[in-house]
Amino acid sequence: MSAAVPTSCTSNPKVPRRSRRKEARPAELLAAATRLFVEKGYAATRVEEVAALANVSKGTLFLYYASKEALLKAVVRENIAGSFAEWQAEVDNFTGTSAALVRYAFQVWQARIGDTEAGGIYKLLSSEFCNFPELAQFYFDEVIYPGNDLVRRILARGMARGEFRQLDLNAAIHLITTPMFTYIQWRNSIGMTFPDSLGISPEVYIETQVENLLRGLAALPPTTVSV
Amino acid sequence: MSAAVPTSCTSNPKVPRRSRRKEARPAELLAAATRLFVEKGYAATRVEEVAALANVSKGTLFLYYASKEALLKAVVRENIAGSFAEWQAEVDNFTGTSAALVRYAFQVWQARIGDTEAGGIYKLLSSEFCNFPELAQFYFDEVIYPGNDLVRRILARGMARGEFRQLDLNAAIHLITTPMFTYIQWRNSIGMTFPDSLGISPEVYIETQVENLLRGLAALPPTTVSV
Amino acid sequence: MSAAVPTSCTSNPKVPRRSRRKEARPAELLAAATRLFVEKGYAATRVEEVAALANVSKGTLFLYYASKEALLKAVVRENIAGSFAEWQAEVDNFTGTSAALVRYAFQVWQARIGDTEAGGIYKLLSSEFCNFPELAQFYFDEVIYPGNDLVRRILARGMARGEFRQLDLNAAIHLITTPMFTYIQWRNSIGMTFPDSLGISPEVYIETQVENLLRGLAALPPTTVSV
Amino acid sequence: MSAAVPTSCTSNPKVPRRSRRKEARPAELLAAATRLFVEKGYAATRVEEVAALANVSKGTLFLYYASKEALLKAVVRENIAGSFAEWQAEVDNFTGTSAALVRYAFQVWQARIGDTEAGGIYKLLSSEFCNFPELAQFYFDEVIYPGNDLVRRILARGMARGEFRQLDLNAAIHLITTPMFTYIQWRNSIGMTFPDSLGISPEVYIETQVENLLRGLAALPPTTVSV
DNA sequence: GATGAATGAGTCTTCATTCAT
DNA sequence: AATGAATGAAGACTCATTCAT
Repeated sequence: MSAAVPTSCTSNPKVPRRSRRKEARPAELLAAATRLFVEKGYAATRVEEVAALANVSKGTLFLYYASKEALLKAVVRENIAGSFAEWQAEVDNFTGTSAALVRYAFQVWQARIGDTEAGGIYKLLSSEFCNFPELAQFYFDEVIYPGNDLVRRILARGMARGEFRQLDLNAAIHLITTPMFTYIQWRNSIGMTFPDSLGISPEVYIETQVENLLRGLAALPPTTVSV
Repeated sequence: MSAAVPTSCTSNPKVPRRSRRKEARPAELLAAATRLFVEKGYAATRVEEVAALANVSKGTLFLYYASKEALLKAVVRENIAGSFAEWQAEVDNFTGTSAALVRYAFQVWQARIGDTEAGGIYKLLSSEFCNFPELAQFYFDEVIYPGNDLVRRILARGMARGEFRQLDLNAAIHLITTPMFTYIQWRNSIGMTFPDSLGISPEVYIETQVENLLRGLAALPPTTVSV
Repeated sequence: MSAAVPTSCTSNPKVPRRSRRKEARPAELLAAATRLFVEKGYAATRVEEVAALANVSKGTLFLYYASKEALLKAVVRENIAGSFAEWQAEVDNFTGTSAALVRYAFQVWQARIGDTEAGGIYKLLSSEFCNFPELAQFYFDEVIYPGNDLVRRILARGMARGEFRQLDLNAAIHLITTPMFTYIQWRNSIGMTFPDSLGISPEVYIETQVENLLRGLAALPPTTVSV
Repeated sequence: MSAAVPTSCTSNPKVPRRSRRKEARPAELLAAATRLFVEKGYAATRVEEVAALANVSKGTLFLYYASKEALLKAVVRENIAGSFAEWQAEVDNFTGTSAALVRYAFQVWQARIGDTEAGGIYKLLSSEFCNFPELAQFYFDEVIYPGNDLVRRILARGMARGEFRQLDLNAAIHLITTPMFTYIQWRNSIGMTFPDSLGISPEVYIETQVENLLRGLAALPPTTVSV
């Protein structure tokens, strides 16, 4: 699921032709569509390209998805991975420090979202929010707001335990999500064209962000920092 | 600074038609194109829409820009606001604390980039890096890399003066730029459709980010924070 | 040989629509294009007209030819009928008088070129040499120069056998080709609009030209004609 | 009036800007239009090019000619040089041999038509007969048919004087006109792009054609040529 | 079900023509 | 009269979608 990041824009299909069970068709089409929509954008992707990448004919695509827009919606729906409930349980049951919880959250997020097609969806949608407002609404309801709740819970835990300084939660959630969004954005756009443009490895990027984040979040020691 | 920007996606032209102002045309067209390209994306924007928003006919647009792609390039070139040289002088001549310099840098950035069309360009290009690699290269050379140099200079100053902890500059620049990128992204996509989706005001968002950033950057006091 | 050619300029399609014959398409399109390009000229012919005459939609045309210009090139390439090699053999093996050979050459030329689409191509190109110089070069290399060589061979034979008077071959080839070019030109332009404008039948035209040509070419009898 | 034949297709205007009396405008526009229409064809010539070559603005052209088609008609009308009446007198008063008369006719024709814009008109129209049938009719009535009458008169004289063999005049006129048409055609199309494609000089071409023509026309000497 | 040839509405672009200056 | 900016109808070309096989 964590597809290797292609360095080129034009995707090269190398799957052997005509060797699939038909049940796999929709999934293959979805994978192809996700990749191309994220890479090139919705409007710039031709359905024929999607079909070709999925090793089926153009007509077959329309057998499974009524229209290009329906395909986009399926792509988004497919990748929301409604796992927020279980993640919430993980947060509630976590026994380590809140700093460790934040680090763990970034790890899980990177594995399940950041380095995943699911991350690409965010990048894709952020270009299309204006063109597909209902889809935007759906995405917010299913992904962004539940995600924010999770983050809020983590921060509240840290503040309740005296590990994090007192913060307005509505503002503080963005401290966690901001590096995530920028990472996704970089990974699915600039990073594809200029893999070295970050100057450092993705791991170091995340580590640096989390480190500074936690330093900033830390409850103040007796001797304060002059800001 | 340019044509007034309505908040909706579909723009309503109300300026009187048929006013001959050859000099004004390119700027008007550029403003219209910038707005629509940023809002809807390059491919989803029809040249006729751009012309209509600029209160001219389709043909007139082609009088000033040879093609839709040429218009895109002009939009990008127009908005790179090559002011990095003077900004660098400001940084070099700054006399306050490095924390104050960072705060000042965010203020200037927000006024000149983050809250202007120039910010939209980044959002636009981040969707199109793959489709226009030469343009991406140009943007990196003219904007991203010079911007990074500026940030590097700020951080180096703070470290040299003992105000910031010792950091790898290549990694640390992203501590500054990450909130900027996310802000731009939000402001030019989700923020247009769901202005309240941030939960807080843009000012509070920036303030919160900068506050935590500076706390994280601060040279450690005698008593260290346990991380 | 191809689609029936009506005599009017605006063509009336009556073949049943929507018959799937992938193999037949290119030939049908080519026939339609040849006819319209010759009749109306390249620029004055709309691709939609070509498609309509071939009983397909506009889009179908582009399925087989990448652009209008590609269609023109295909039209030219299609009709060069590279039969010069076999014609040369015929000339070399001819056993009759050289006058008979000339008469025979005109017959063959009229049947294979003069009265066919191939002739129209010359008329078409003669209007477009300036607009498509590469195509002109191609046509010269493939048609005009090989054709001239053939004519040169015929004349050389007549002179070698003492049947024709001594002539500069470079000049004399035009004695043969001049009536051919004028015939083609007439047949594909004025002759379409004013079929009676010649005043005589095409057969008589050719016959008269050949008759006078041969009289002029004939080796002088003892008693010379005063000129 | 006998403009030098340009070797390139894109005409290079070198007339000093803005230095004309306004009475000359129509003539300059006509000259420019003639040249471009002949070179590139009617449809492929843009009115702006014509205006530029005539050193006036696009708008000015429409001050003198109501439309592009009106310009074409003016070009044709302008160049018919209704001198057939005086030419007819010349023929009737000619005192030399009929062969000399034919030679003289070719000379005059070449100077007044063949090497002149007037010749280009024929080439132009031969591409447009189908698109402008009324113009074709006009041209036939004013040029072709009167020209044919003149030729007929020359041939009749030769036959009446026993210099030319007995011929059907309707067929025989084409013996004279055929080299003329081919010459014009070559000069205004292929000859512009490939000036050397004739292999010989235009003078030699004409001389060769006339020489052979006259040999063919000659009344048979006692000893006949076996054909 | 799968195909891919065919379609035609939609988009970019051109250019003859208009008209305010 | 002359200009050239502006127009918009028309033409080349694309591509989502259909449908006969």
